Amino acid sequence: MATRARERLLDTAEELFYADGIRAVGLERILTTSGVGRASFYRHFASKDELVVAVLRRRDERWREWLTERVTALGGHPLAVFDALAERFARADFRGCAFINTMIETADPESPAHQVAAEHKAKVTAYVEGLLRDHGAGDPATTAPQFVLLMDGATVTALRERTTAPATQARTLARSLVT
Amino acid sequence: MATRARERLLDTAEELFYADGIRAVGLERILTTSGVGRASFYRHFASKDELVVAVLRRRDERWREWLTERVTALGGHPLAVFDALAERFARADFRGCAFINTMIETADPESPAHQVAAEHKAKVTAYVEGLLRDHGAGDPATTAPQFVLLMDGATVTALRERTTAPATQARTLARSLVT
DNA sequence: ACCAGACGGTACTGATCGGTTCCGTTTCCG
DNA sequence: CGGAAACGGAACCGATCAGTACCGTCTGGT
Repeated sequence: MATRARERLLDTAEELFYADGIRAVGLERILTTSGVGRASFYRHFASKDELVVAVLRRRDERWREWLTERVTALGGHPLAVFDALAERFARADFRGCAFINTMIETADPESPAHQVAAEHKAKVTAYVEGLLRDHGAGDPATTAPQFVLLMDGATVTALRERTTAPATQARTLARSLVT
Repeated sequence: MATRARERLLDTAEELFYADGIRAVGLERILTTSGVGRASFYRHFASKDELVVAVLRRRDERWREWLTERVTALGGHPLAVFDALAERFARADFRGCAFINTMIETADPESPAHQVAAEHKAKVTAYVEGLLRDHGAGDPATTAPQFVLLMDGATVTALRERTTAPATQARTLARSLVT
């Protein structure tokens, strides 16, 4: 059986944290929803904070895998990141960027959760920079952060408006950066 | 003495909510920090949620007053909103946009706090649209939301990086919209 | 000088928080 | 088939949550 309880905890926690926020979701709810016993939880994680970090680390990897996959499937052009975002915005359970949300919710920049979120953004920026470099864009090191700024702006706006329009708007703005 | 306790509660709550998040700040801390008695609090506000809404409403008005004042002082050009943001980002207590933070923290779109935050963004967008119209920009109704997307993107990025650079980056991107 | 209203402090409620402990069951593997 | 590890359930801990009730005090207006 390996550690099926652990997987269930990660799945349930990721879903609940993303939907309602980390602080808003108590252990009780995670346990009843996942069907994992309280003792079993503490056999896998030393604390709720450790669960949070584990959830974020896994989501970071999966999210970037997803982005790479979608961008590649859409042709590999840097601007395709905005088309990928549009797909994300359209999902019924879309609730913004889990890492932006985490950084805002856990105000303390020293907290492990906050740092995992910060690392996620750095890795996404590095990926975009690679896309720009492959595309032969001028000064990818300068352009990549601007792309990420547009991605984050679109994400926050989409969360507020609940439409995919911000992805198109951001893409339009990004076009001027990549000829 | 009018209602000095109420003012103190609003001041203290606004500061604590902005610094640590609404959910992270308990009534106890608001009361001890402000020096207001527990009973007095409930003489002014029916609940913590009501305090939250009152804080957000007041902050919305003051924030937009501040923005108009700064933009006017900086010449009244639409792009001046990004110079104003840069000033904001530089402050030691900068912790992003209180309204974005609120929408993310209180996930429920039906909640009063969430709606006050949404209204704030609508009012800011309307203000920017007015700036664009006064400046003779083409299609202000389309451009204003893009400006706000850039403002929000810059704000989120500045929160993450703790520099004023995102304001400049966003301003550069906005330049292409307003000739 | 008086009175009424606004006030701060304290003790309390029930609910929920994260975390610990024990106990009986289920499941996998040799 | 048997033992060991993983498991679910439940009772319990102290701390904290939002909210209520009662107290004595301070203050401003007449």
